[in-house]
Amino acid sequence: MKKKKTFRPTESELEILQVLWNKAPATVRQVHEAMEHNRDTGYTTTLKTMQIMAGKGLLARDTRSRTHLYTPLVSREECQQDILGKMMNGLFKGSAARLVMGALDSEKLSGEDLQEIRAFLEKFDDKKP
Amino acid sequence: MKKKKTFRPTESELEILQVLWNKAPATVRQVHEAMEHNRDTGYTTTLKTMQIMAGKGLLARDTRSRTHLYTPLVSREECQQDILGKMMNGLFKGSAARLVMGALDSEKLSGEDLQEIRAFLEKFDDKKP
DNA sequence: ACAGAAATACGAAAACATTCGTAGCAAATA
DNA sequence: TATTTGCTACGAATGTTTTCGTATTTCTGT
Repeated sequence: MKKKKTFRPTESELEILQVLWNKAPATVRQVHEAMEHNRDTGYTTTLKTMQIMAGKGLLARDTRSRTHLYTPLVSREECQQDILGKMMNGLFKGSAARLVMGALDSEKLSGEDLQEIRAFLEKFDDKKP
Repeated sequence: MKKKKTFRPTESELEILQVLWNKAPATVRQVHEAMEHNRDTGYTTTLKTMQIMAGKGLLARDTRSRTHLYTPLVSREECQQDILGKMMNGLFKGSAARLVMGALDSEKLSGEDLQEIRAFLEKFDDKKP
């Protein structure tokens, strides 16, 4: 049986993944500069964190040139599912409806968003008419 | 101007809140017993955590009788909004649709759930026709 | 070639979060 | 009353995450 690995990036690991999901591969400096506006930590902090992530298997690292290049090994989707699942079992205790409505409530939705969601709901309708 | 407090219960604090949201006020023992099935920690651990939470302003505590009674000071909704907001700005980068669909995907939805969500969507339609 | 800038490696401090042991009371009970 | 039971208080060990300082190496420009 296959061991299901559970990806649980920590808070700051997640911030780094955000950057890398947007544009990978990237150097430590690129990642660090992309985050500098929001957070206030030194370069070596980012470096160390990314090294740790590589150790954990969260990032791949290309060390061929002196300036290493990092690429995420986990997809945004994997993490989303993982964290969502946790929330469903915890905060939202299985009530997807409540989570969904909370999400709807907390953000201004574009017409596109609504369209997508509605289309998605229809697929559910088809399955259980 | 009012300082917007951000509620960020930790993992185990959240478990305790789950219990208290269900039925408050409650004693440490009640909370502990409600959680015993899932977790495997001692009574004093629960006690200590709840004391810390009271210190942080997450719980109110009635010490009139020897056996203290605890009540949550943050609502489930507040926490949900807080965490959801964080996810929107982070993991889901403003795409509520993706978050919602992820949630829908990860759970089997009852017909009721679907009804609720659809009704909710209609309210949004009314607002932005 | 040399000084300075820029990169990695690494250990360890600092900050949290979690857990439990033990002490000290108060209440119930034998 | 003496014992046991159940509660709070509190300090301290453990574990994890975050942060940074310092050493070392490589590259760059003069």
